[in-house]
Amino acid sequence: MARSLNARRPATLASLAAELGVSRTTVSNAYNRPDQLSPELRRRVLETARRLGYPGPDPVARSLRTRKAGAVGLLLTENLSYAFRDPAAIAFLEGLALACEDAGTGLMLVPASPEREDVAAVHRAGVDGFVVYSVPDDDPHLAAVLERPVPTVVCDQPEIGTVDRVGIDDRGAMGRMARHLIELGHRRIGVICMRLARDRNDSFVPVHRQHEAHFHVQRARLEALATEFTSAGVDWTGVPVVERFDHTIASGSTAAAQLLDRDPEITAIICTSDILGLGALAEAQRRGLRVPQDLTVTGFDGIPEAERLGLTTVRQPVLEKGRAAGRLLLDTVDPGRPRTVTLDTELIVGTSSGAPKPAAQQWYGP
Amino acid sequence: MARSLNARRPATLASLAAELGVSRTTVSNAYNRPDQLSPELRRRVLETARRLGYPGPDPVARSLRTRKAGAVGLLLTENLSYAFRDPAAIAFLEGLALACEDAGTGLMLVPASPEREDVAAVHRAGVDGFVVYSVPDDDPHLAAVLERPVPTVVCDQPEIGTVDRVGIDDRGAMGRMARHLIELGHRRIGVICMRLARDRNDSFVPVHRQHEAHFHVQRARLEALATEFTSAGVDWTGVPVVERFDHTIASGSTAAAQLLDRDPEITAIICTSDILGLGALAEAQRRGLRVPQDLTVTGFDGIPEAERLGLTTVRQPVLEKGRAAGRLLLDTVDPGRPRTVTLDTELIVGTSSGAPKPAAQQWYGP
DNA sequence: CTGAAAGCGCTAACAG
DNA sequence: CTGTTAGCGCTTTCAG
Repeated sequence: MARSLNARRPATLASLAAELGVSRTTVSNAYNRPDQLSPELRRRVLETARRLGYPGPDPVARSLRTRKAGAVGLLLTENLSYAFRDPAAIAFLEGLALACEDAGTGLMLVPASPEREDVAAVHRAGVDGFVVYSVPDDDPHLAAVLERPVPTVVCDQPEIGTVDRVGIDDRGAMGRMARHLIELGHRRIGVICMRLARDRNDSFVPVHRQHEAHFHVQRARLEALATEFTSAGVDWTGVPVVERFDHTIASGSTAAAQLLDRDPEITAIICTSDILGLGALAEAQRRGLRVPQDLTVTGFDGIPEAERLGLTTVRQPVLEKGRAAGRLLLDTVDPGRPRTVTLDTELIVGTSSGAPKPAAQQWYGP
Repeated sequence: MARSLNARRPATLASLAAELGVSRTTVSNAYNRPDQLSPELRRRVLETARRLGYPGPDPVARSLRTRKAGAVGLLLTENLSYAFRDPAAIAFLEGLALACEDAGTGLMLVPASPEREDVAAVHRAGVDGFVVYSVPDDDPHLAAVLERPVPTVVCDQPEIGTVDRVGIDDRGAMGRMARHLIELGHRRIGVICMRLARDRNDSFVPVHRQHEAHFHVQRARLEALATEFTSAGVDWTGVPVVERFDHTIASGSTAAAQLLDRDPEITAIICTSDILGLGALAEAQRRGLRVPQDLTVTGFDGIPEAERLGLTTVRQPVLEKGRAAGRLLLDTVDPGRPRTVTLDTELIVGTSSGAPKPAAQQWYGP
């Protein structure tokens, strides 16, 4: 029967127009420009739509026509399970989501795990722009994003001359941390850092790997430490640096263990993130080391739990980073020269850092 | 100049084909069906593409043609700022994101705050289906989703006969909690629940509002409490129930204060979420009430922080809910009758619940 | 292995 | 206020 044939294919704007005996424009206007037709006609259109089960203009067809997808893509290269367990990453996501919400724009998480080389998802994403959060400079997904003819903003890493960026002064911030520890008297230290490249190396990091790190943020932080401690007379090549691929508290613990096993004499463990710092703290406790009397531990990020535990750290405005990234992307008017937003950080001296036992400083002395 | 005109409009599949002197099909095949043309020709196509700056097939045009967007939409009605601060919501998101990642599908957060009545974002979303997480039964965004001709799965609430659903047995779970407290001897209790409707009512909840609650989950939990305590001889109409619109720890604290001010004699505060429970715990501490000696506090969800603090609660597999919702949506083959996944919960008796002071139970007596 | 034809469903000028 | 005209950029039978 005709009826069943009719009901078969869902109604389209054209079929609705035909049914009503008006043009497609009119139907389109009924949805998109209510002021362009009489209220009465509009009512009739909408009612007929309901009767025919027409769900309104197809979003994809509309996007094709208007060249606007109404969404931005987010590329996170961290494994999702780690990303959603890291308060800093979540706060970033929140900030970005807020910026999108303000603009009435969707936020699409693009499936791109570090393992999967499959870049197709980036090509398939119907978005008006991308935010890239902290990926290695040789990430294939990033390369795919950059090929797409849409605006992009990178948060933290890598630094790319041609696209907008938001980040912090990692070198400066870690430099201040280093000076804080140097002033306290620490000279024999160990470092725990996050993944430095796409290959897994859960072990000590030779100096050349530090310099060749594909994660600019980690590289900058390590270099800041190297610079400051070298100035303080420490031989950086002798400083043990341990790397962890997975960004978890457990990783921080095992890394701390590796460090303390190698050199039980270290007086401070500097971590490039709070998550790792939390792990180091746990390992110290497990070994019965008092913090900070026996061991100083520091982090980076300023996540609530770290601050609650008194971890000395660098607080960075993570939520603001997300929001700034979103704004930058959504404000893109003229593709002038790339903009950079650098947000401020703050050294938070908690209770996890203090003078090392043997080397009492003047102001701690008797 | 012709060249600049050429460079003006970005290359398309058609222009590439013209340049190469082959048909559009061939170019399309070079991207989508490599086995359909000679490797040599394919190489030539791809190289010319690079030279012309052709970024590959436009995803939106492709979606229109293939009728696949390669993404699912997520509708959260909680304000994003609250959603991203609630560990349970985050875990749900993680589970869903994992399911999407497994399927190589994008996950689009659709901007839909409870305040904004603007349903357009739902209409604009180019997605193959929707996951709806815990929204009121009269949510306009939900209505908009249901009008769209795509599969939908609802998590937790509301219960809709026509779409897939994943949830838990809220009534049963809260019933067990109630019996636990009744066995301990609690008869004079107070309750703190989440938002019951779209309007803000940060105050006591009359019984009729409990029954008319637009959030099925809250309604079920309250009804389970009412049933069990009534069976235990408690007059439910006399039990103070306080509602909070915002789902925050601070809300839990002020709600607990409201309860304790009204009736300082209550021996237990039952919260319908851990976040609220954490707030109640904080308020108890602020007042110098010992938990559980002076006051029993319970939660619901089983978020890590609650378990760490020993909050008696119902643990539900939140991440699994997200994953199940994603799977359900992505597995949709035949639109048979709606499926329901009900996940198990577990009563976790922590250190925040104990017998009330005056009414020593036999096994706690001398 | 390659090409021609036929739209997917919609919106945006621009006339009337 | 309404209709006509022209595609947006792509995939997909179906012949050759």
